[in-house]
Amino acid sequence: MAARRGPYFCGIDAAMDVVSGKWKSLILWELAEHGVRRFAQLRRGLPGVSEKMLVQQLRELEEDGLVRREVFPEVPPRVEYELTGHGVSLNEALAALGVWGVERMRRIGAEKVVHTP
Amino acid sequence: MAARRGPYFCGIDAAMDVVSGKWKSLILWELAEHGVRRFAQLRRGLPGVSEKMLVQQLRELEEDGLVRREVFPEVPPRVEYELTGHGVSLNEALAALGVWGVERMRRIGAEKVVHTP
DNA sequence: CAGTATCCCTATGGATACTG
DNA sequence: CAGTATCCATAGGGATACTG
Repeated sequence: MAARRGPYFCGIDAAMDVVSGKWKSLILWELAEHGVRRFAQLRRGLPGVSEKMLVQQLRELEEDGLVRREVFPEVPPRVEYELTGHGVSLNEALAALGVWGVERMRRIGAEKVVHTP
Repeated sequence: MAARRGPYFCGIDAAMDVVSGKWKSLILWELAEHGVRRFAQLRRGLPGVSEKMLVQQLRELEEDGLVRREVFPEVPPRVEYELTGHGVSLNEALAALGVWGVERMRRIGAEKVVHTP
């Protein structure tokens, strides 16, 4: 489900609401890194995601105004995704969390997901 | 369930893993604000949380090394919770997200949860 | 290529009652 | 006070097959 419209306890609550979902922060990250991405590119960038989940989370991000979706009426079909301004600023707000997470990975000796091309 | 030990895609992934759970970020916030809190105080600070959920999420935070739990062998029983160093630094990393969330609340006109004492 | 449409399982979370 | 113990509903997520 897309994020609710409140009520929220605080800003963290409101922010977590739109990023909660197994793949959302990773999609934001992917889009922030590459700019524009097509469906299949995102799929390859997120090893393990199913088509259903990818579509679903993209639609919710779109509904929450973080991602813009553009359909090109061609054959074969082409759809491009990119961050909106709000998506970009959310990603920037997530940066500190990313740094903390890297430190945690080091601390507990976590592995990184192997990117199988 | 407490956080896994990897593998993770990136730092965001690793960080989100320990904060995902409806009440976790709010518990961290509450503890950061007040320092030491007892069970019943946390319960009052999080309107709507059930005892089961509060216990569960506190235990998971403890297991992940973000919260320290101290039991005082008294009658009536007293248990105090406080952030560990890692909990404090995670909270600091969440600050930027909180700012973004407040801005989002303003944007969509979300209400704040009414704190019923 | 970029999705739908199903089916199905589990984790998450909520309500309530009870206890040392 | 600070929890357990149950029971239950739902949403999140996964696998697979099909389509314009």
